[in-house]
Amino acid sequence: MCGRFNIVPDASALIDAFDVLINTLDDYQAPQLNIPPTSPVPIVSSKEGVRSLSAAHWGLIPPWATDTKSAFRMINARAETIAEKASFRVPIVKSRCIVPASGWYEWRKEGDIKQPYYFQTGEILAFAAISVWNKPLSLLSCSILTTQASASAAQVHHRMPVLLGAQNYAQWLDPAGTYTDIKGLLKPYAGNDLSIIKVTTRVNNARYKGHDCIEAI
DNA sequence: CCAGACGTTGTT
DNA sequence: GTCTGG
DNA sequence: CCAGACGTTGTT
DNA sequence: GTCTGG
Repeated sequence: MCGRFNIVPDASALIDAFDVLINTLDDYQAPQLNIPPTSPVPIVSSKEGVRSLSAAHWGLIPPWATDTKSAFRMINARAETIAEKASFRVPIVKSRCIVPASGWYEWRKEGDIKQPYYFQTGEILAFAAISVWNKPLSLLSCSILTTQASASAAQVHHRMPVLLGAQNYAQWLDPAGTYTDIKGLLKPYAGNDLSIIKVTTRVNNARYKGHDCIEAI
């Protein structure tokens, strides 16, 4: 799955990486080394061919919800069933977006401890995501798609976020695309450059933001 | 037509 | 918002 | 995702 | 056990 991630680059680097024209992020401070669910996260979206960078609450809040309590269950959306779920089937067609990241964390229970591992490629990553505007709360929220882990990632955990290649950003973000058009993008990462390192259990506490969150131990 | 229900993943 | 039931 | 908090009445 | 906060 993807229940914690990070973003190292600053806003201008994200704008460059995703060809963003409109930036509505305020108080974004880089790096964000330990981002938990329910945080505001940057998302890239596209409207009439113009890409925007904006903030969204991580954890999808359906249009009909009147509070944010449901969000913690919807931090991820399974790619395999996304087209069938009541909360997801509209946004997967109408409001796809990208959550930029440098890497993400997964945990594995080793004896009595919850051991975190950090996953990255060294490049800026694009998590496939969907967003929803909730009118009662005036809140934009998002959910990160997950899929089966690639062989190397599966050593730690059997699910992973869907990563988009730069050549597919435009297709993914195009609001005119149908589900059939984009479902081929929802595959486990096929690259051979995924690095997985064991990191300090200090990462477990979401308050901890030290630089060793991304250093091997 | 209106009323009323409807969220989800991953873990063990 | 969207679907189902009445 | 993980960590950490979470108790209540009645009486003075 | 369950909910909230980060």
